[in-house]
Amino acid sequence: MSWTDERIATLKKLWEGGSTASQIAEELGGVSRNAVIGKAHRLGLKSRPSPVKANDNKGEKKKPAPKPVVKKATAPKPEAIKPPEAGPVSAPAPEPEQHEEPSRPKAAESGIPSQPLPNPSTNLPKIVSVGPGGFLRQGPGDQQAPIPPAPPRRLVPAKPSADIASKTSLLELSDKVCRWPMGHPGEPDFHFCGQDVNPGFPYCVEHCGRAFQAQLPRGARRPPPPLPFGGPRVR
DNA sequence: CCCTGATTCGC
DNA sequence: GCGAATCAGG
Repeated sequence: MSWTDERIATLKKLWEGGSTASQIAEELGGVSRNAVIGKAHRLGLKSRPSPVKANDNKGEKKKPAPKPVVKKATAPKPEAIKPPEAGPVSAPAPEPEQHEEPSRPKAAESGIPSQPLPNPSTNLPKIVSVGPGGFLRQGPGDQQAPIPPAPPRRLVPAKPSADIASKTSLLELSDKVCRWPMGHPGEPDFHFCGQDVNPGFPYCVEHCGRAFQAQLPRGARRPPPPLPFGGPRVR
């Protein structure tokens, strides 16, 4: 695969849109995560929260070691022979470690306190009783946070096994129905749009707009596609 | 372990 | 210019 203008545009869009390199690589197809990252850097667009970049030395510290990584089977790697140097006359005695904290009171910090502290404000019992089915009844004013917030970082098969009987399958394609693919090939619910085609085109009116917009002049492109589009493939 | 992005360097 | 290999933090 080569980096065509289209693919580069997609890369930029997704990269700046916050997609991970892996997701972009899958969306583009035919390229690895490394390829995406490498290309992104070559394009100048870098940055973005990197797990290994949080280092920000304010006052000069350490890290003057550039690290001359030389892997590959290029050099036979002579492996320097360590001269015996000075004999074992007087080995520098290891600094005796000073244990600043020889002992630590663990009673108050570990596990369940033997005696519940009578906290006036949060002393309400959390579990009033156990209802049928095993669910825990809660007292008023002790409701838990409604919904677990965090949305999944990676998109998952979202559609377990919906009824695809009504979806347009590959065998049902004809000159009269929109051939726009919905989802990704290989996924259980992969199907085609199936709407009436825009006469003269293989797609319906709506998807003609999607299918041919990429052909518009550079400046005239519209950026509508509501990401995450169909979502990355999940394998 | 998994994930992430950054970097290097042979091609 | 490309990207696998590698590094390194979360």
